Amino acid sequence: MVRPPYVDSNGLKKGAWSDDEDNKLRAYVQRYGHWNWRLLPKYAGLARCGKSCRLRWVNYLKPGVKRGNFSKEEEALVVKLHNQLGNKWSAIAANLPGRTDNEIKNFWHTRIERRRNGNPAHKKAKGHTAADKPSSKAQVLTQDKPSELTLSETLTLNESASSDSLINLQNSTLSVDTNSTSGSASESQVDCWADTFLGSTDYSQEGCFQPLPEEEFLIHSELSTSESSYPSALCWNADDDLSIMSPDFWGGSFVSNTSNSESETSYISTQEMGGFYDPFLEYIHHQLP
DNA sequence: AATGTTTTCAACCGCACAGGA
DNA sequence: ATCCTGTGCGGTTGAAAACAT
Repeated sequence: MVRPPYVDSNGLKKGAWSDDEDNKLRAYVQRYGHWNWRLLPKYAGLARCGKSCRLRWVNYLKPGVKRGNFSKEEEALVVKLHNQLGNKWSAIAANLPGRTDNEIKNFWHTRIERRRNGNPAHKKAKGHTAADKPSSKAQVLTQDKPSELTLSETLTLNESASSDSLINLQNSTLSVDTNSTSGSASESQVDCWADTFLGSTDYSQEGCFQPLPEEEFLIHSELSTSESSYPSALCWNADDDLSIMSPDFWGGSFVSNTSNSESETSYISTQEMGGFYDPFLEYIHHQLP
């Protein structure tokens, strides 16, 4: 997935690095350090520009650089930090040991943002097209359902944690119903919502998904805890994709209902939540008996 | 199996900034 | 104050890999 090597008009090699080049750069930097990136390639015997050497070292050869899939914790941290810092990849990377800004940037663009745009890979298989992208007024940060982490692992509400269990969120309280599809009274109520918004979306917006009636949006604003970094809202759409929404993404599409919250109730079925590992859920889990 | 499409990610590019002359 | 150089950052590219048809 790399440009093939070539030599530009200045005689500098570009494109993919060979093992020999990697070895030369690694050996030189480990022995002498990178005292001057511009001059380094000359002394290291590389026909590369200094920038290319630096990039290769920082993103690939530097000891401790972590490669491969992001863990759940890392992904949650990236989302959290991006909410706080925006596209400050280097600042975000500083909080993820072993991860480079470039890798985080790639991760964001290929996984997180793509989901936010409502166009994860699997949607193609479900018949979605580019036209399904949410409009800028209703951007959602959509999480797929990672198969390797189940709801029961996340919440451990009970051993079965059946896919039909319900988590009800009602006005300013959180109630968890572990009685499967019965819809009976909740077993516990956690007053963890500082302010609850129940979604009312203009689905005529291009790319908006019309939720099923029983899958109306659940939205809450900030948790009442001091952790302002929690995602500001959770919702899902008719395509079974759970989403995080931050106020930045609301864009006026959602209508606050806090002043008239007497009857509206939203819930997330645990079937939809399977594998969702957001810190928000961690918080819920923390609050449960 | 062949072909087309999408996703991934290493690498490049241009710009901004800091520090020194 | 201005210019120059080196470095770092963020956006973008493009070919390979993965996936779908």
